[in-house]
Amino acid sequence: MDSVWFSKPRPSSGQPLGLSREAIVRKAVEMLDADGLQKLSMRKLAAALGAAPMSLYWHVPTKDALIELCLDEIYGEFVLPDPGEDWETALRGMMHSLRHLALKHPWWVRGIGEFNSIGPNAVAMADSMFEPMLRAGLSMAVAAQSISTVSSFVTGYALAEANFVARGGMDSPPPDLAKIADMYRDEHPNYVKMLDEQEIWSLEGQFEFGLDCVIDGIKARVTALRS
Amino acid sequence: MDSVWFSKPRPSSGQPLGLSREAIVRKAVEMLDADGLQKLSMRKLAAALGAAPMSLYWHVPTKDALIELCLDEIYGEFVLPDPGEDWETALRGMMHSLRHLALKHPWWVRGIGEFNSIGPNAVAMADSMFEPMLRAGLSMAVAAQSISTVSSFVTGYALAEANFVARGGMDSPPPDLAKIADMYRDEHPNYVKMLDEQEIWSLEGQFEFGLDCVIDGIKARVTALRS
DNA sequence: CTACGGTCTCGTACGCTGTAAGTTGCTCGT
DNA sequence: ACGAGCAACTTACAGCGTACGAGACCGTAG
Repeated sequence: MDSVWFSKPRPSSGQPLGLSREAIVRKAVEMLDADGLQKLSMRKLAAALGAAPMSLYWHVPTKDALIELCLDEIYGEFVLPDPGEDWETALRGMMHSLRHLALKHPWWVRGIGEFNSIGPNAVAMADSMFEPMLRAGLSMAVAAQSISTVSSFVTGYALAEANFVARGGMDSPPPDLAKIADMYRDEHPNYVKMLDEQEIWSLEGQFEFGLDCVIDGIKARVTALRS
Repeated sequence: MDSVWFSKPRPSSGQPLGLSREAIVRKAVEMLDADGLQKLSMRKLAAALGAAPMSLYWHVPTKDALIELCLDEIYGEFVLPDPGEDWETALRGMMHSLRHLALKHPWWVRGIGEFNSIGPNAVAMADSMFEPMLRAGLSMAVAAQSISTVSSFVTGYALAEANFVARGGMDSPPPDLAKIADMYRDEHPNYVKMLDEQEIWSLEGQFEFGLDCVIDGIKARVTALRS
């Protein structure tokens, strides 16, 4: 992990420069959004940029590093909370922003499963989450636990959601719900009943329900611990 | 998705049978636990079983299908709640069981990110989650939302945790926290403060904190909706 | 003007992957 | 004895990440 973040490429001095780390990352994010994590290859990325495969390796040390860069790139879309907001609305807003990110870039949640995020934008996001909590007088530990709790929920929800909608980068067709239902109707009626009804729930509504639950639970603890 | 679950291999009749779907899945789970998802290859698995690579394909249609089978295999370790328990303790117990699974098989959370889980054990687990909630008189929709909320938290937490402890299958050394801290000390002091303190928190404690939050939030809504 | 060192791009090649296709031998029912 | 079907193997192919080294271009020093 002498990672990308420690040694940026020295500022260039003169050359034609048809390629650049920024351009590569931008195109990579675009292709990731379109086709998902599995389908991205250095060769295809290079082709999309009109370059030879190995040319990318001057600007980016490795494919994994490139994906870390892409992750940090999209963390740049995270909208920071307004400075004056109370911790609850700030937290709620940030979680909505995170979910927006997850929906726009379905590969995000799979990426964070495989790489640590310690790029500047990721760190700025993390830092900004602490600010409203600490300003409200919480201890570092309680703030961290609260943040860990809500963002765990959001990422977990994004992970589940990515398997039902927006199957980007997956080549298999969606599972045949009717067939599954028939298969398990006798043994697991609850599950089948859920399959039959699930189409009517709004995923948006489910997310709000969960987020409300989590934030309420945190609020109760937070007010108890502060008094 | 004419998936593995729809067409099992016909029961064999006679032959030597040094290989079998069960043996392959068992060994695959073992290797996944040891080395993680990325490091598993059909060739290495076959070698570990003393067979030729292509021999596996008689018992398993594809590598993705094999991983689905492995996922379902470990769902078999999920311990179902006692039939008489109230929904809250049942739910809490199941989430602990799920977390136990996540810690024992770090590749699990990455696997569910890429494959739907509709095998018999996965479905049995899902079904068993509904039972205590419905028995408590909740509507299907509320039960489903509640379950979705807690398990999102648990999987999200497992995803985050997998990046800090148990870096199975990752070849990069853990990031140098001191270096990162130095890098961001001026710009993001909250983040750095968190890095400095985080070693003293128990991950177990963080999980309990979050789980309590989520379940409390659900409890409030559930009792309100039932009255 | 030449020579050089740094910056960038590219061509070739290696070892790895999943798996399609075809071959072989085994055991069985007839 | 013989075909059928099951199970394992061999070969081969297309694609992957990327190590290595050869060039192309540049600003500058001699």
